[in-house]
Amino acid sequence: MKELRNRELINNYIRINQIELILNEEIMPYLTIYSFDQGELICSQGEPAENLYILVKGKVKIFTTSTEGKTLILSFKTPMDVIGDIEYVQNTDIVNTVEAVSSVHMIGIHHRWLKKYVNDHPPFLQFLLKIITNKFFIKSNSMSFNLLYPVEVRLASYLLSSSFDESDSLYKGQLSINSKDAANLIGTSYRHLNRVIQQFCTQGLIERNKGYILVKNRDGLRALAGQNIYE
Amino acid sequence: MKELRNRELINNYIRINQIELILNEEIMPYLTIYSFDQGELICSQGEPAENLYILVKGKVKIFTTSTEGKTLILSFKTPMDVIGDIEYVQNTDIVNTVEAVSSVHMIGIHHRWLKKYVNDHPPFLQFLLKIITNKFFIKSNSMSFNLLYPVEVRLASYLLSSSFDESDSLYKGQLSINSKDAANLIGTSYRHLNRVIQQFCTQGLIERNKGYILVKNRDGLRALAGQNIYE
DNA sequence: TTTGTTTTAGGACATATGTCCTTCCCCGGC
DNA sequence: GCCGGGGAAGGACATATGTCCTAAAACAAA
Repeated sequence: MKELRNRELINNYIRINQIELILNEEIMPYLTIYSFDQGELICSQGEPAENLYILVKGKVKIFTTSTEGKTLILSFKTPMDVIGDIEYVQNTDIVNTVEAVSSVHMIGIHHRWLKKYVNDHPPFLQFLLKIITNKFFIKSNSMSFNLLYPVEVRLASYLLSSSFDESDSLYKGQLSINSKDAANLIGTSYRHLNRVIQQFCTQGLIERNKGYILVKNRDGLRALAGQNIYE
Repeated sequence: MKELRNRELINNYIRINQIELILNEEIMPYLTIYSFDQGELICSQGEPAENLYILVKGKVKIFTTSTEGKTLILSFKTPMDVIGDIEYVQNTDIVNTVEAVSSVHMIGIHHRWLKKYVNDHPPFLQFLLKIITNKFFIKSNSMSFNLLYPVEVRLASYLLSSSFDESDSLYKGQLSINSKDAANLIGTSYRHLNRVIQQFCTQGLIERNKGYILVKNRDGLRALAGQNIYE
C-alpha cells in the first residue's frame, strides 16, 4: 500500500465519479488516495476497520476464509464501488478479506471524518443505502442460486456473465480464467470444476485452451443456466 | 389482511419500539396498522411494492421460490424488524415472499409518504442502514455457512440456535420443529434432513418425539457445529 | 539440455445429497 | 369398528460433489 500524495489525481477521480454529490466540502481535505499492487491485501478479515474505501481504479476480489481454511470468493468488484461500508455502519471488525486483483486505486476516508462530517448528510446516507441494498440483493440472489442449482448451472451462468462484460478480453466469448478462483467463487472444488468444464467441452459448449476458455455456444450455455445470471 | 383502525394500538407500538425516534411528526398520520392471520401471505415475490412494513407483533417467514418451484427459506423474523426496505430503496418489485407464521401485526407506510416526509431525515436513513447492514451480515454468514458445511453441521447449528432463543418452548432444549420448513431453511431435502436427524438420534445427541425434538447433548451439537451459529 | 519443481488435468473411490416410492400410523367420517 | 386420506419415516437407488493421488505438462534454474 502506498499513499499517493497527488491532489490532482484525487480531484480527477472525484469528478469522474461525481463524488462531490455524495460528500460535502468539509470532508474533502481528508480524502486520501491509496495504491495497491496486484495481489496485495487491502484489508483482512478480523482486523479493526478504520477506513471506508471507494474503489476508483482496478479490480478487487472479496473472499472469506472459514476456520478450516477453505476460502469462498464472494465477489469481484470494479469501480465505482465501496469497500468497508458494512463495517462503518455496524462499527465492527472487518468481515471479509479484500485483495487487489490488478493494480488498484482506492480513495480512503477514515471513519473519524465520516462520523464528524457526513453522518447526518442525507446524500451520503442515501448513497450508502443504494450501495448496500444492491450488495444485499446480489448476495441474496447468488446465495439462493448456489443452494438451489448444481455446479453445472452455476458454471454456465458464471461463464456467461464473465465472458460478456469482460471488456479487456480481445475476442468476445474468450475469457482468461483462473480455475482455482472460479471454483472458489462458484463454491465447489477445483476437481469438480474440472469435471464440469470437461463435460461442457464434450458437449461442444466451450473449448479449453491454454490459459483461457472459449465460449463456442452461448445459447447452449444460456439454456443450461436458465435466466439466472450472476450479477 | 385487515386494517385495524385503532389509533391507540399504533401509538402503543410506536412507543414500545421507539419509532418516534426514527420517523418524524409529519408522517405519523399516515401510519397504518395491518393484521395478518397465520399462514396469510404478506407480500409475494414479483408484485409491485407499495408499503414499507415494520413488524411489531408475531413471526414471519421469508422465502424465495425458484422458477422450478423449489422454495428456500431465507429467514424468520420477529419484532422489531422491517420488511420491504430493499424494495423501497431500490424501487423494485418485491424480491421475496413473506408469510405470517403466527398472527402478525405490521405497521405499514406507503412509499409515497416516506418519500415525501422522511427521505431526507437522517435518523430514518441511519435506521435503514443499520437494519440493512445487519440483514446483509446475517445473509453473508449463512451463505458461506451453507456453501462451506454439510447438512450435518448446519442442522446442528440450527438446532442450537432454535432451541436456545425459542422463548415459548416450555422446557429448554425441547423445540417443536416443522421438518419441512427446517429442510427448506437449511437448504436441503426433507428426505436428507430425516436421515441426519436419525443419525443424531443414534448418536444420542437428540431425541425425536411426536411433534418436537429434544436436545439431549447440547455440547455434542456444539462440537459438531463449531462456533458457527445461525444468527 | 538436464533436472527438479510447480501447475494442471484427470482417475479412483468415498461421501453427501436428491428423487422416487412404499410402508406405517394417526385421525376423521361413516 | 371399518375405511380412506394424508402426513411422516425410511428403503433403494441415482446423482452430485469431495478427497486423495498420479500422470502429464509447463516452467524455472543450473
